Amino acid sequence: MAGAGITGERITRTAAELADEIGFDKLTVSAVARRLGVKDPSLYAHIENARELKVRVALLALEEMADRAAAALAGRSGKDALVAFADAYRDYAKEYPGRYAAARFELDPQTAAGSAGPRHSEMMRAILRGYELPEPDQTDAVRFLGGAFHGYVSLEMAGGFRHTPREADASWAWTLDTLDLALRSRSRKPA
Amino acid sequence: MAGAGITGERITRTAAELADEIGFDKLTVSAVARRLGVKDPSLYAHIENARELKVRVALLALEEMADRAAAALAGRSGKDALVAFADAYRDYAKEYPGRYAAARFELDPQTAAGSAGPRHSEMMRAILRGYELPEPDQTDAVRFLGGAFHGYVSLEMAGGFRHTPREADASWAWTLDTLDLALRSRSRKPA
DNA sequence: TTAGTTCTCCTAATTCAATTAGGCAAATTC
DNA sequence: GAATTTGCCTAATTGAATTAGGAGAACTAA
Repeated sequence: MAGAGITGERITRTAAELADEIGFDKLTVSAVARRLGVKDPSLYAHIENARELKVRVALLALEEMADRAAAALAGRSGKDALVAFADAYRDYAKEYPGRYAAARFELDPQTAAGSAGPRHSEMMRAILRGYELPEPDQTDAVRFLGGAFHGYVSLEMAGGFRHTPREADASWAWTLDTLDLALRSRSRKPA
Repeated sequence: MAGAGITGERITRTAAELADEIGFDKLTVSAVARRLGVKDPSLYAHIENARELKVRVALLALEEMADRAAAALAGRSGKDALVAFADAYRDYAKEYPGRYAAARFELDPQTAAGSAGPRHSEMMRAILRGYELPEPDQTDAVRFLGGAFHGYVSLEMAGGFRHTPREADASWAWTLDTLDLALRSRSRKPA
């Protein structure tokens, strides 16, 4: 075994850092190789192709996001849990924009099923359980919430809020309040 | 003027069609040239570079989306307007996935300001006016709604809903009901 | 109508990313 | 220590982006 221990692990980590620096869409096998100080072809001993590089970063991101969500949720319930979960989500996106973008990379169903994605949405379901929604609404609410979080963060990161003076943080808080309000008004139980 | 009338107009239209067929991220100068039956360099007489090609498609998409939204809104108000606007948005994304993706392409502030994007969000503001939200909430609500629409559609198109049997249409309807409910509960005026 | 100008598209060539084939030397195995 | 494996390299191909420069047709002005 000659050379400077290139491993799948190191490749993934380097790719993730690179993605955060230059953007997930600009992530390339060559760039990763350069940063690792090896030639491009050397990486093909560890990865199938450029797509796999991206998939790996995506899986890492999903894992990290689920971990953070789990940590944020510990010991919380109700609106408290909702806000903690949402903040963990948004903070991750801001801290690791490249990985966040990676998390939205289209995985084939197999891979997606084995990723931490389901774990993440399971946590969202748990939060929603606290709102005691009537049966068929559960799934709708998961989609709604998922969309609202992703959509807001995605617009914010794309710079869509820079034109208006209002702080993005304030709007985020308002959004979470409103989501909580909406869910409570859908609840079987009254306030 | 020799040759088969290549114009910026035709290039843009061809690029948009191609994007819908193969995906915006796979849109390339070469592919457009091939489809137009000319050599790659020929396009550079009409476009600056590959990025401009994408920007053009993005601008076209924003224009079309705003037009559709305007048409959908005609003569409507309140929840009716909200739903019509949202449906126009979602339908466009389903009909022209490549262009929809293009509409999310990051434009520089200058270009963004001159695009139909502001017109689109102005319409959203108009809808919200019907809900008579207290002053500072207006902006928050625009961001909230924009995020919710984009997020839902984006997750749906990415196939995120295929795992669960529940119809995406049903969840969409639920989402719109809930958004309306949430906005009304934020209103100055009671129901 | 013709010489000059201007378009519009082309060929040739460069650079960079992705990827394959095949080689060589260090590390490991027995 | 010979055989094998492992880890990275060089060489080479393909495809996309982009630049430089050319040739022909159409337009223009005399």
